[in-house]
Amino acid sequence: MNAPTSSAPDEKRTVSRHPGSGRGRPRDASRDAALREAAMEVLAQVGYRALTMDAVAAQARAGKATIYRRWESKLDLVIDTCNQLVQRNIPEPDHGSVERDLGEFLTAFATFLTGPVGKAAQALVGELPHEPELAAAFRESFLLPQRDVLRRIIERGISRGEIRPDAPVDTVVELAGAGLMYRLMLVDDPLDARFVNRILREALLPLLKNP
Amino acid sequence: MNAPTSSAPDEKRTVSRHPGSGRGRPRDASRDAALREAAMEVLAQVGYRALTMDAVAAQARAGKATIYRRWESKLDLVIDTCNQLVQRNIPEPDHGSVERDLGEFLTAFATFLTGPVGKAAQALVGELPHEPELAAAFRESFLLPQRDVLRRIIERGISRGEIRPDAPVDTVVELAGAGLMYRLMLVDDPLDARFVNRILREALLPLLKNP
Amino acid sequence: MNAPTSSAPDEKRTVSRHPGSGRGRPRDASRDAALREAAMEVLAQVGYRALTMDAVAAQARAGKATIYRRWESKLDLVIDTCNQLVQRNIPEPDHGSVERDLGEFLTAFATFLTGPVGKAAQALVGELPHEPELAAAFRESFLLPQRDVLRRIIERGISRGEIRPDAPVDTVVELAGAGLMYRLMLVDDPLDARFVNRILREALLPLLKNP
Amino acid sequence: MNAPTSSAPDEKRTVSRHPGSGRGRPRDASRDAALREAAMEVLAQVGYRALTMDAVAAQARAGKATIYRRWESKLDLVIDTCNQLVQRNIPEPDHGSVERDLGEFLTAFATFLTGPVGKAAQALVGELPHEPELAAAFRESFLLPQRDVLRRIIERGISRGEIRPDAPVDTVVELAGAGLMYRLMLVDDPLDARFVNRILREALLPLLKNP
DNA sequence: GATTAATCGAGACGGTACGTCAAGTCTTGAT
DNA sequence: ATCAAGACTTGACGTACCGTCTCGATTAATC
Repeated sequence: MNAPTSSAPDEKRTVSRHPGSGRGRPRDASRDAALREAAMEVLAQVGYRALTMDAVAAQARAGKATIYRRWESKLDLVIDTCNQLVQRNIPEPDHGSVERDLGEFLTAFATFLTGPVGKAAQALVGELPHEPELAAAFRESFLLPQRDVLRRIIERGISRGEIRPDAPVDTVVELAGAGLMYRLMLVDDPLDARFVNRILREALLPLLKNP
Repeated sequence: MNAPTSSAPDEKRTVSRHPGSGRGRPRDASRDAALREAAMEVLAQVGYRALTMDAVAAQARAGKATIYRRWESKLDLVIDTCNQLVQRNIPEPDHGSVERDLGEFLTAFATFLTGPVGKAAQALVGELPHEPELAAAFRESFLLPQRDVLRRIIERGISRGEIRPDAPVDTVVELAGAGLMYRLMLVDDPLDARFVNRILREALLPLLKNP
Repeated sequence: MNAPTSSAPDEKRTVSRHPGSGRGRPRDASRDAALREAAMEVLAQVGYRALTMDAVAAQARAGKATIYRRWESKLDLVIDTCNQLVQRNIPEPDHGSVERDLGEFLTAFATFLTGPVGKAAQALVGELPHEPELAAAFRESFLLPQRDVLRRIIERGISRGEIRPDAPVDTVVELAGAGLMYRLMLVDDPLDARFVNRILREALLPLLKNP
Repeated sequence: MNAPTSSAPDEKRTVSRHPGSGRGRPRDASRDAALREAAMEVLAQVGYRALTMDAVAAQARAGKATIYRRWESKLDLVIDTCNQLVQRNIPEPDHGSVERDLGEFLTAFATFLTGPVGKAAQALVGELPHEPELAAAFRESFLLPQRDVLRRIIERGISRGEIRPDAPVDTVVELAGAGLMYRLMLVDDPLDARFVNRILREALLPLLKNP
């Protein structure tokens, strides 16, 4: 994902410089990382609801203005922090076998979700209906990339003749994602390789291969 | 749900009386309903984040103390309100056909989720990791009943010989629930009968019936 | 003073019975004293501002309704409690000597003021401008009786020829009362016999006797 | 009054800065005046009892935190507000005549007491026994300055030979103050020039001049 | 002796203010 | 123009108290 993914206006994005001209003291780029790290720290410790800007600022030994100069709100900070982490954490295996590709990808993604990003994602779910821009960013940087990888893996299998052409690709892709998120957020059973292998063997592959 | 499912200590539960004895003015049971109704109203209007105790109290023309006498927190109020609504809102069809039973149940449940209870459920997801009692109540009164209905429908199909005995029941049940929740909370595609019919036709039934 | 001195309507006065007829359980007269005593206790301990009806009720092991059945408000309770105490606590000496009468009376009254009634009186001062009925009761039962005793002592002196007829009676009476209250409420020097004797010797008697 | 006279700890005093260092945004000194003015406004309108912090904050268009940052309590706010007003509102006439000086001073002070400061002072009387620091501040900034002016006026009269050297100065000073406060707070007769002139003519001057 | 009605302690009720805390903005001196 | 620090307004929090009302139980006078 590399399009604008956050709810913040462009002039607040981290990479861009302050407006006007190049005069004045430039932004200390190292503060960005420190602040994101502090936000992640606090988010993982107390959750989204209890995360306060003062706590993040204190954790990073920064002033609140330094945060608000970069992000418009608590939500924006959290979104951007998560996006940054999702970036390039999604591998796309291509070994010429749908079974192997799916297994490898889903296992890697499940492991990734077990970490702080998964916690953060869960923290944001409740906000989605009331924060359209957050919802857009969440879907664009969190759901779509994973969905697209799955779809491409399957489509490569079809073009190789490994998968029958009329397989219910959309449904399989959706249920794969749904199964992971359900485990991650709602059920307290573990989201581990065993689980991934089970749904792969008992659901995804049969749906793709059986007539 | 039939065990104590909420995060509130017993002496705060609506039904139970205050500890000492039967002395003093008893709680006005009609306020319980009024407060839950008000909470649901406000929850549907502004969402969980923006729901304030003041707003609920005002909506119900009650004092805040009257709320806090019954529920320990905003969370506790919302949980209990939802539990009350989930009760007996889950039908269990039994027409002698797995296809018809599943379709009927999933459609009814999807419709139910589209209402305020679904919104409330989504609002609570982010709290689950930090509120163990909420998580327990959520699973016991929200996830388990639905899961159990699905399982019983399928098992009746097996005992009738309609479904092969070695069908992956757990996986199907889990993916059915996961699919619904995924649509409800994460994706912005509608959770409607079309969707239910699609996953039924393209995933659930094939997994149950095909060898 | 024995006229209605409080702000409460007659049917709430302690002595009167409940309306209608004589049927039903009569008021327990012993609760009156218990409640007044409890009020005095709490008033002396925490002052008027911090006195709560719940505290008085708890102190007397009574219900709040039992208080409100007798007095209309916190203010009314406190007023009546004080009035009850002031009643007949003001002696009026008459030994045929203004000096001796004044000394005896002022010393006795100063001692009386040093007790709980004085504390209560001080607690009420701040309310006087905003509570006309309290102010009336306060003056009628607290200030006037004392003032009248002083005036009668002096007038007996005049009629005996002990005091010159054109003595500034009003001014002396007022300054005597003012001196006592000033010491009691505003200054932290003690309101004792030494003080009484000093103002008597250095101010009151000279003003009455010197030409 | 020039020493620390209020019940507030030093770090809350308006003038002093926050402890750590000179960093951070300094207190907006203009808010002090606005808040004191608002407090005086509300105090004059509804009295001390009914004065609420919310009302003061609303009147000054300030947040409650801004008040509590400066004063620890309602009491503390009112005390400080009054102290500020008492400052330099006590003139000290010196015309070479005790009669003229006393008359001028007492009339001016009586007029001053008739205003909001007098109301506030009365409001505080009931708190004095339970708030030692308030009592100290009250006496130091309210009673002592006035007492000292009176004493100096009389002592100048003695040194001029206008007043006999063995006049009961303490008693006269105390009764002058007592008379004013008694009228102000307890009696409902007016504290006006007529009254001042009467006690001057009938009590204070005779006590000072007559042998 | 049974009935009746107002009492009693207890405590829930609708309100209002409390004093605290957080969000997001603004202002300082210094870099 | 940036930085850390922290004061600022706004608004919700959860608690305490007021004065009223409601409960079951008690208690005397009336029937």
